[in-house]
Amino acid sequence: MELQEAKDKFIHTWAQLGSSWGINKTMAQIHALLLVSANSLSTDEVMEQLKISRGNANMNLRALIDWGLIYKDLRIGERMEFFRAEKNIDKVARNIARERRKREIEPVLSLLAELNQVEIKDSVEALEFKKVTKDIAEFSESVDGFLDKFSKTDKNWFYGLVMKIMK
Amino acid sequence: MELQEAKDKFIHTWAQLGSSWGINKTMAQIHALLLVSANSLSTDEVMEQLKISRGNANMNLRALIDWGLIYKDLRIGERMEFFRAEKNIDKVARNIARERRKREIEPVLSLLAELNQVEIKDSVEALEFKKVTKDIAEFSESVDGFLDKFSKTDKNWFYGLVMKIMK
DNA sequence: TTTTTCTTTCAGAAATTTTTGAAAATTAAA
DNA sequence: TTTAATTTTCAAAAATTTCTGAAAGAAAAA
Repeated sequence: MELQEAKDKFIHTWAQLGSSWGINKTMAQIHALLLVSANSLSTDEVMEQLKISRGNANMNLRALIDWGLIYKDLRIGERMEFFRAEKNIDKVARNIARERRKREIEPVLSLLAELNQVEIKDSVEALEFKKVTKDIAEFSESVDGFLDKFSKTDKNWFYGLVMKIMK
Repeated sequence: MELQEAKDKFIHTWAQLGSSWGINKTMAQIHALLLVSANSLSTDEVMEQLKISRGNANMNLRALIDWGLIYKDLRIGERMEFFRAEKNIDKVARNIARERRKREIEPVLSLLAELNQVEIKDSVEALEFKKVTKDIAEFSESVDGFLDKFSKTDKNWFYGLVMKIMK
């Protein structure tokens, strides 16, 4: 297989994975492209390789920077910006965990906290409601703690944990 | 706050959470509605409470059954079908983990396995490609093992783990 | 049987998300 | 300055996803 073919397959699969994770296709494609590039790429190179417009490339490159998945790589003497991916996969995973925790779990936790404070007059339905929301709150807090720890700690902790669990 | 208002807030938030998880809004809304209902509901009740069409309700109820998040609840003497949610939150989480592992991680692992078998003639780019795909494969296998264990084991294991990590 | 009740399907409509491309803004060089 | 190179923005277009509703299909009752 040619290197280009292998890269294309990788980009394609990564994009599919991204889609099922609320990350849009182009964003995942750019990420994949930069992950498997030995050197940093300019906006124009990204546009050309993925056949996408300038606006699209720019928007998703910025989003990737926000997520901490790529960096601007300024070359001295060059005016144009170049981008390189974070290649440390553990760090990539931690950054994604951090962003998703912030965007997804925190809003749920704050709603559940609010709902738990509320006075609702008792009834079978009200009791059921309270029980379910309490269970979800407890569970979410566990996950939140786990992700918090995961997103802040370094590589060895997760691997050690996984090994311990899987043996 | 009225119970109905609290329920509506919960349904709304759950739907938002679902959206960022590749689960569509209606599916998440129906799930939330059934989670906070003390008794099982018919398709017509779901349609009425969420103001959605029959087709939509039917489709998403079936999807929820596929995910193992709700069950058909046949009432003797009743012709119509009723649906109730799995209320054990740990089980809900395990079922979601199982489905997502199957749908998302497995395809990535099999692609990575395929790419690793491939002969690519050496070059800086080829070495970079091999390194990144190898790292991702290793990481994905860890996550896969973790989710596999998580989705098969019972409540106490995860809580014990979380407690150990967070202390 | 035939009729009635309920469930499923699916083509088209509606809603949402993503992408384009050209214009505006920014930044650096001349 | 002025000019040229590069990045950002955003309204409109395109693509994708979701939803509707009516018709067809199934299953039970009459």
